[in-house]
Amino acid sequence: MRKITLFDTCSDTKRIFEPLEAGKVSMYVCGVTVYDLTHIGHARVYIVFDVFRRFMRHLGYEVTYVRNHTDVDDKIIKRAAEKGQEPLALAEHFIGEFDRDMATLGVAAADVEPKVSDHIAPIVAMVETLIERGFAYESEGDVYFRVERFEEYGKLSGRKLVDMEAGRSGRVDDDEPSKKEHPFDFALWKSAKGDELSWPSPWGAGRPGWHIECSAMATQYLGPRFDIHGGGRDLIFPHHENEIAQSEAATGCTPFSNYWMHIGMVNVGEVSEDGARIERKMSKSLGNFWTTRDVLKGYHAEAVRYFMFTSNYRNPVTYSMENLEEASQRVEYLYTSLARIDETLARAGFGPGNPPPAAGWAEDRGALVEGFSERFDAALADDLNTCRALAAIGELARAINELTQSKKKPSAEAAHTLFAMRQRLTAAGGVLGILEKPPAAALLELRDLRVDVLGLDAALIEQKVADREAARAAKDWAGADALRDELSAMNIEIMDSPEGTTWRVISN
RNA sequence: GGCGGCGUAGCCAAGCGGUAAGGCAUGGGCCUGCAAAGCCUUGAUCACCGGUUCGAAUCCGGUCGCCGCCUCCA
Repeated sequence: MRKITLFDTCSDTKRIFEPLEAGKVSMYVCGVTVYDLTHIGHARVYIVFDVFRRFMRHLGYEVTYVRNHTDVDDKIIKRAAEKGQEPLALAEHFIGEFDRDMATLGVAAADVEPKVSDHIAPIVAMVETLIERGFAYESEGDVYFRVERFEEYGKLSGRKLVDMEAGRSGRVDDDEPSKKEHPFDFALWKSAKGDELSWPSPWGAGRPGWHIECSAMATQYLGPRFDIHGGGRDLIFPHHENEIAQSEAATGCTPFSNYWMHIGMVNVGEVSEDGARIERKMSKSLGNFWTTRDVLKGYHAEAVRYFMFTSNYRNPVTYSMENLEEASQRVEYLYTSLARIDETLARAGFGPGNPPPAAGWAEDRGALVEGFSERFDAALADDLNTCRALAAIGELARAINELTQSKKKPSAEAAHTLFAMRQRLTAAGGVLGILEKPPAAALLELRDLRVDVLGLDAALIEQKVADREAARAAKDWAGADALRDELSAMNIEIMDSPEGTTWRVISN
């Protein structure tokens, strides 16, 4: 089985991935707090891990993927109160919305998707263990983790408690008298105020703190130690740091997770007050977010996925219409390449389900075709280098388009080569979760989406295209060109070919 | 204030010590009734300064700029 390397946040190095159990991968990825729709920053994280899972399965690993839903949380309670709803009902609603968005994006469900509200007992048990072991203490109905007791606290984020204390002066409110022994102690259990959502516990009615849920659920489904833990970069501290502390303190097993993968933020370009162009992280609190749903109204899901692959998953990316548009055009290009194979093969009576007989490689393309899969796999095996994988795909597509320049019946070698290229390209696409649809259908989806966005009248366009074809048949070039100008004004571009005229929507 | 990251052609972006992937845009060409699509072709010494090395975009030190985390965050 191919070895891969992963950049591990905890050791701050790229390491060869060695699973705890040969051939198997156990991974836990933090889900979202379900109090609102997901935005494109969330989408990035789940798309990346979706590709990671697809790739590992492609290599032959057996993957167990756990991704939670945080359905008990202050923000959910607050939002529910504003809306006059039950918190868990509100959460359930947004879990449904999350699932819908992910399904549209082609992100498959995780193998286990635990919810906090279903795991109160194991959470309480873990908190009790932490108290027994001296790593936690009760204080007025709350329970806190004693960070100073955990010697390795800070090992993930590379911070030291003393540094953090030094740096926090003036930046954190110290107004209220603390119930905590140390300012960085964090809540494992929070006592309920009034009649808000709560569960009984040895410390009175309350609910879990933010971090303990992941420790309890990851441990329950994957054991005290597992291979990979992931999430957005912004979870490194304090969330994942605290998870490590709680989990390792409670189970006594180290390390909690062997590898930590963190996905870079999605930024949004903005203009600051003094007119400078800046970039900032997309987030709910800054109010500068694009919901996944809104983005998908304007761009095809595969374009969104492609966009996520154009930069290293660890680096920040800038969300912009230009970037999405470019990604969209690349997806269209790739599907067009596949469609051209189908058209060319069809001329010789072959097709996806009717392969041409084996023959030699056309025009010295053997090395490219045979080397493609290796290049593609090697790229992804190198810490999921999707950029390099995309470069390989682009070069294969260009070769496809060279071979399909001719509108004649393909030679036996060309047919065989194109068929092989098609197989390689769609196989690679399957790993990335793109190019899996019949090309003609996908191209129509891409086109219809744009027709929709621009509010165009497809029937009218078809009519004008037909009129133009008639004019061309009559060699009325002036009339044909006039119609093309009319279409062009509507952002419609037409392509004449031996098979007839097709059209596409361009954006500007 | 503390910790971390980034700065590569007009733009996006790989690169992890051996002489700069890929994409978009631009100019030229092929194809086309003319176009479009597609194909061919066209361009960088890697923020700046200094150092290590036979050799650095890649390592070390410093400067400048940008970003993230330190509070809820994917």
